[in-house]
Amino acid sequence: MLEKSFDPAAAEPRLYDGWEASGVFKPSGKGAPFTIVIPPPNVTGSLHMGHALNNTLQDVLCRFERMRGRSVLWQPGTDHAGIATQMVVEREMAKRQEPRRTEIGREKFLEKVWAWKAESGGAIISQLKRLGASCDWSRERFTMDEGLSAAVKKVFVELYREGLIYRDKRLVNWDPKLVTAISDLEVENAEVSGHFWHFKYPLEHGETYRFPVAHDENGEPTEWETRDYISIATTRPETMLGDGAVAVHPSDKRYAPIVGKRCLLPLADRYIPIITDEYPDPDFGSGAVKITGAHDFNDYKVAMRNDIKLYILMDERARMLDADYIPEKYRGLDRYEARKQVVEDIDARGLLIKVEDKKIMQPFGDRSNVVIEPMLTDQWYVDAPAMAKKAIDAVLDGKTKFVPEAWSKTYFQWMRNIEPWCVSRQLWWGHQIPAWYGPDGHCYVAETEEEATREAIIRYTAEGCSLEDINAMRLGEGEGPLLVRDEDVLDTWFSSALWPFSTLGWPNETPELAKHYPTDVLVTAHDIIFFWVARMMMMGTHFMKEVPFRDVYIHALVLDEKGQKMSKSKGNVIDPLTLIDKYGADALRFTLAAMAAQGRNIRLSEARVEGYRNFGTKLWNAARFCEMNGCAFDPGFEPGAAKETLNQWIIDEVGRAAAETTAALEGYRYNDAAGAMYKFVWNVFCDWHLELAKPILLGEDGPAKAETQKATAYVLTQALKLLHPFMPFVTEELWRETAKRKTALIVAPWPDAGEFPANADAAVEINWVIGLISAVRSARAEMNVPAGAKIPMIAVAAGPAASLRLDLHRDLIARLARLDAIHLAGEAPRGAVQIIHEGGVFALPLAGIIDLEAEKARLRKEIDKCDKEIDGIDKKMSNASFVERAPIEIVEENRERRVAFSERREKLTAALQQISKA
RNA sequence: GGGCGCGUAGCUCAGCGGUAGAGCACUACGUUCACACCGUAGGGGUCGCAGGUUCGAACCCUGCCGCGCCCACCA
Repeated sequence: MLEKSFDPAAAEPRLYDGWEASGVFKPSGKGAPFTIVIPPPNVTGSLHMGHALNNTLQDVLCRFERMRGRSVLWQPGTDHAGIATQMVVEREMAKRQEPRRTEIGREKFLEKVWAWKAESGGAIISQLKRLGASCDWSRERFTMDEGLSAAVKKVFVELYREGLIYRDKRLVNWDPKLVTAISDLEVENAEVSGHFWHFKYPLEHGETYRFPVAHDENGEPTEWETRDYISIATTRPETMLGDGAVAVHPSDKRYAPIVGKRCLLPLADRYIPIITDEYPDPDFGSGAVKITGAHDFNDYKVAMRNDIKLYILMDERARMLDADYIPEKYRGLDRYEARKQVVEDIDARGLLIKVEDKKIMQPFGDRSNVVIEPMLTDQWYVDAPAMAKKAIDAVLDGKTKFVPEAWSKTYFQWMRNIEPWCVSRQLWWGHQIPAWYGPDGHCYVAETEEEATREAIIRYTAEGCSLEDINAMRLGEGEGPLLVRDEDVLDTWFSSALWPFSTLGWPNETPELAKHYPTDVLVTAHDIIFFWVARMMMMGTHFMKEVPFRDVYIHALVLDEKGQKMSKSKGNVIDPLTLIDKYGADALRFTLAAMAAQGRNIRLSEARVEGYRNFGTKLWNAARFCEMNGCAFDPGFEPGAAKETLNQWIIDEVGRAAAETTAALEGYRYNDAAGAMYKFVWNVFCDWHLELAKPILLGEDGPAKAETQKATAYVLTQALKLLHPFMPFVTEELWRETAKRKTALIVAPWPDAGEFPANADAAVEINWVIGLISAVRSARAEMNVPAGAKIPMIAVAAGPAASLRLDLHRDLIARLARLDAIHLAGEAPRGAVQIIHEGGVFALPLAGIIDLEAEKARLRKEIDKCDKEIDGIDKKMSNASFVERAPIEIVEENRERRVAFSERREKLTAALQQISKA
């Protein structure tokens, strides 16, 4: 006996453990492989709504394909998340007042991180299990485990040898808080209120020029003033100490007299040239730009073009350097302290023209939230522009498809404008770059230190060094290593980029790699297209010579109630586990699947989760009803052999639902699939089939009852299968409880389209019955007939088809419309409510009970409705070009509707006349 | 400055060329033997605005208004 309701808290863990223990999460069978690699969550992570959505969608696909007989591998794992994890561990150390990481050193610190990972890392894995994720956990990987680290090294070395990775000194985004370089993608630009300071840079030798200060309508100068300075404007005054020039546009006549001359850089007391370059916009500010090549990306380019000297101003924490070109009083100051001081000093010298308030775009580190400083440093770069070519072509050629397709635009836009990817990070937690430096600074890139050393020895030997000479160069009195390893680690996304093949065993030629690469689909959110999708495409097409996935399904972002992006740093994450506790995993999953079609945002409403929890309960109760009424699943039941119209109809209906669900899932239309099943189970199976079946099931034993029991059980079984990808727990439990089965539902075969014989005649007949019942109910309610009252119905001048149907389904019509008798008659009795339904007029003799005026009003309202429809159709049909140009089916359809409505109208009018006589 | 997207029932959103939909909320009725996490019936929308294309537009095109997101070096 089924319990009164489903208890998710008790059943879910039990069912999940059962699945996992039985090995059904592992790929098996002879079917074609179906593969998804999970977007690896951070080890520091805990399940948020985004994960819940992302993994629900993947699990739906995996369960669907597994039931369809594919050999499914959902490859799970976690990401080491360099910066995030290092920050977490450092924060914990600080909380415990332990020595800082720089004090204990790299090795000890890394031990601590690994210990942290072993203890608290990967909590998200058990959370994914609570969601029901059917990953093959026996294959779980971590981006820093042995195999994946080997892949990283190999990739780095090969790309280096191909010239696609190189070391370069250039301006990079520097995070002064985390003390590391970061990539362009990790910089978030935000508008803040700032200031625009206007300074005078005096000309050398007290030189003067005439500067126009007023113009006529033709833009010709009309007034001049004599200036002995050039006016520049800046939002970052502290950087003036590193100016190497002042630039003006070559066409800017105002400054033509002083181009090529020099001006004094105040405070620094250096003279810098006034040059021309295309970069300055004459209409902006004063038209003259100070050029700080070492601390501004634009200025850097100008400096490179014009051979302007670069002055590095700050150290790795953005404090002013102890350099001879920086006046002593500024040295050691933080950049903001220096700014204040510079402004003060300029003002004191009478060189401050004005200060404007101004909104400025400032770059922030996405992790540290601190203003990024452009810094001139040595870093490692991936030649992304070169590697992007194949990745772009793969999408152009349709080898990888974005779903929805529109996202490929975003992909192309980014890929076609891609910049070199800075992959080195000045962190400790991560893959240390496999590069070593010799005593002379020469760089050797190899997978091992031995190999690098060998290369070095060969090189020094070739240069004429003897073994003794070489040994003498070794550290530690000639006993230690010859080379020193690069301290930096790689960007976390570097290892993530290899995920689709590194997890399958690459660089080894494993059977899994052969079978499961390329993967079928990547399921992810759009905010990760650049970070991850694009880079996997580059690495995959390069190393595997094949795309990493056929499809990329991009789903919406889950936002918080206010429409804000959820993030740990904002502290606005909603815990899906709370919802699972409250409503069960099935309810949450169904909600997310049903909302998957939404645009770019999903704002989760708890009411919706509650509604779908109710849906699960509805299903449960339907199964209980079946159980109570002897609807036992019979494996020998032949749906095609059903004789009862009701059974033929419901089999036809479940067939439609199956076809719709299957087609929707094949097209990643999760909401349509979920919606189709919701409607079928609730509005067709429960609302009508079970109700219509009651008279039979509660009636006398006989062939009709026996068949209905089996057919009902059969349809319920199909529904359980079709719902399983969305609601795995409750369906599996019902599957198990309602019959003895050889296999679990999770591996039961997906309903095949050919399984359900369509039956148009049965559909017409039952839909007629449903229509009649609905019409009677509606009339009763409108006439305020008490819900409990049973009344007779008289079929007036029913045609042969209607008479037959009435006769066949007398019991169930009577039951559902709450009638105590159904008679046939030539005409309606006086004062009766008359229902116009296809095939006849059905009268409810309520004389004396009903309000005649109300009935007249009801009929008039119906007539009005018909008139409106008829008018609309007539308007169309009288339009010659409609009849001429619209497709025949449409015209025909309108003709038919016109006939149906006018017939209905006639009967309604007759009914109105009849009642008016009374 | 470029690019993308969104404005449909009170709320959250589907639909995207031929009869306006769902969930929740709302109203009335209902202790009918699966289910009140329920049933029955019902109310509620000039589909942001204005043009255009079309026999026909919520749906396609153009412009405008209002939101949102992404990318970008205006010092």
